[in-house]
Amino acid sequence: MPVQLLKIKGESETPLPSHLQKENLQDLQEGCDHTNKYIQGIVTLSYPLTKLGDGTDFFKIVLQDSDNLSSKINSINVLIYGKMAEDCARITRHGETFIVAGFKVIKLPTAKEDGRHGCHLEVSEEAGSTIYVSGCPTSNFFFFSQNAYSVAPKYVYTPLNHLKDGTIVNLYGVVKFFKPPYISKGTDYCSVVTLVDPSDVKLTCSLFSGNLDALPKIYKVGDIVRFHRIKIREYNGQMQGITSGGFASLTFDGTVGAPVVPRTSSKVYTFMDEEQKTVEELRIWAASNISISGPAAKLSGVQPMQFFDLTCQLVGKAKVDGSSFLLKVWDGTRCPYPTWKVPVEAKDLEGDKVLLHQLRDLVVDILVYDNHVQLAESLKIGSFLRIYSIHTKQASADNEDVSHIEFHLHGGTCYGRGIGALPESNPDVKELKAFLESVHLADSQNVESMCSMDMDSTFGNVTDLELHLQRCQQLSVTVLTDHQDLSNTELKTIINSTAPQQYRIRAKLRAYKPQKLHQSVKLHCSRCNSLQEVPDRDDFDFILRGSAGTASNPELHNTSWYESVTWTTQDQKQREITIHFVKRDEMLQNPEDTLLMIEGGTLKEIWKLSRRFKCVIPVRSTEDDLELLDLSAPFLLQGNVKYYGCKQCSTPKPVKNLSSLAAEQQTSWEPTEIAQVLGIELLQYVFIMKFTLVDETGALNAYLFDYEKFFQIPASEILTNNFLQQKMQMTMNTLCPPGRKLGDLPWLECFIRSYNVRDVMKNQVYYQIFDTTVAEDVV
DNA sequence: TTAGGGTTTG
Repeated sequence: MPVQLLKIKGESETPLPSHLQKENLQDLQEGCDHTNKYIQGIVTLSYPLTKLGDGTDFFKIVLQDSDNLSSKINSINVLIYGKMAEDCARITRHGETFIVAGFKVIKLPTAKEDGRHGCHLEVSEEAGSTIYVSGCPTSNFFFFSQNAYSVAPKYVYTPLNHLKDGTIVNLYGVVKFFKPPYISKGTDYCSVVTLVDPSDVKLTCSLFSGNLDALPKIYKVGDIVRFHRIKIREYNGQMQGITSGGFASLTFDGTVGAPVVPRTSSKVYTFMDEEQKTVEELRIWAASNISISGPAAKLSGVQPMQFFDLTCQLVGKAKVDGSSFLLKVWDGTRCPYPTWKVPVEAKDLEGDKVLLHQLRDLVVDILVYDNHVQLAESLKIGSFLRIYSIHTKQASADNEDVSHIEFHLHGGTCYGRGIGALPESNPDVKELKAFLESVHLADSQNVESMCSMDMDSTFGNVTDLELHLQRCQQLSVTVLTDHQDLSNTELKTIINSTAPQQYRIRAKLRAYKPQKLHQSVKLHCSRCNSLQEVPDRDDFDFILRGSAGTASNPELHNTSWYESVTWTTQDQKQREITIHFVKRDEMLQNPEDTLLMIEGGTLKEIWKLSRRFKCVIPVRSTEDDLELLDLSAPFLLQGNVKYYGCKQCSTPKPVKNLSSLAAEQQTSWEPTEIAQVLGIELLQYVFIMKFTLVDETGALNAYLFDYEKFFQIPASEILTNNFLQQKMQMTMNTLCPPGRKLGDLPWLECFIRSYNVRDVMKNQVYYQIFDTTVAEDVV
């Protein structure tokens, strides 16, 4: 039961607060102050509990003033909304006495002729109303209210593993993921919040409100929320929460030991010792069960190719174009790399120009896109922000010798991308403010030196970076994996020699291409030695859409080596999807060991399946067998990796050839084996880069052709693994630190081989790096 | 209604 009513025993004394005075119906008028008044009457009529258009519960009763039965106007309609409606409907009996306080008086458009008042009363928890109910006047009062001075209702909180479709519940949860409120495509702000609790069940809630303030004030993963009256629905086989009428929330800092102060926009809410205890217990549970180490960073600690959350102060903003907007922010620390400045018209720049100039070395430009623009425009200069999932990108302009770092807040909201304004009471803001003030204290002439000094003592990053670079200048950042007995050859000698030959060199990496590291990943066919770009997901999507028109052939369902399941999607498109689960040794396996073939799936569905199952092979039906799709699509997906076949060298064989592998007891579904039985020449992921190497005698370009050995990162995983991308970027920053002079670059020891490439016109010598790897303490 | 976390890269 969501509300447990308390029964107060009393004689003639009532539990009514002493400041409340009875109001006669005759004296009741719209527009008067009724804060300290109550209306008392007997329930003579009640209507069934209903829901309003917006889902709010609604309950209507008629109260008759029993003390003034003879007067002309002796009854009034009471309209009860939300949770209170539900509670009243459950306990109301005709003949009971109701006392209503904290009501709103609304005048009716037309006069009543049935003895009822020309106004009605509106009450709800949100309005701070209280209703006292008793079987007979002045004794045995039940009451429930949201006012602090009366005994509050006892809410029941449902654990996340006990949620049922179609119910409205109260719950507590620890925030596992959230999207800060953003402007939805409809009419409201939206915030998506995923909660967990000690039942280890996850609940994702879609919260909407036209009022930004009414959404939970979540600032961090690990915050604790209390939701009242959240509606539970089933969606895609999982429970989801969605705001219903009367939704209210409290948010608490999730840090163990921090003050338990709720963040809320509700003016009235219940919060007592028991609630405090719940929050403290959840904090302790979360401390060992939730990873709250979010990707936060100071500007002094940013790395290229990173996504991170930044707590900062807004010092300037400017319109850029229709789809992007510039925010100029600082956090008092200095980014160790050159940062970009987004060109904007002076007239479009809002903010204190003098301050912006003073802080020019500390302020960074963040370009926000698309859906974030509107919110960004509304931000006030001087406000404190947390910007979630900022992307640091390394780039170089045509007129720059060294690369710089760009900060982007890309469009969309995945990964919780967004902007949240933090109140000054936020502990992180307090800390930031104190730090910014200490920076401000410096003479504006000396801002730069002051900040460098602060950073050296306050933040380890810059000092660590310097030490790291010093180490790199002495030792080689790469090591040889073979031929250690060979002695070094100067680049000039190599350039003047004929190919083919092999050399050991000691050189510096002056430049490399591509700068966008993900562009270095290609697919290589070892049979025809061709290289090709990795198809993008649009190519795959296009092929899937093309094959969706081919209906699954029922005659190919349920064979001796696979079991088939077909269903139709519930959406408007009514797509048919067929999955063939391959059996092994005639038995179905656990999902993590299972190879499945899918017909009619979308990109997203296939991607999800590949997370859950060992292997996914997209297929389509022909008259007598299943066949692979076009080889521009991956023929096999395993975990994060998409495997492609060489169009030139593959001769696809019937899919039923897979049954031979399925019959083996020890099948581990190796991509090479699958490719082989399907007649596919497997393409391998490889890094291809051009290194410009220099020493005191000359410079040459050498190619790096690396599956895994040089970076110690498999090329097959880099495109789908952000962590590895960061790792690779950091490695490149060590080998070739951005913004440094040649003399300050570290040494690389490498093996290179020279080889001839002849075409009709001429012979050219190329160089390739081999038997070299990045030093262990660099990666 | 909106979004429905989960392939982030202008």
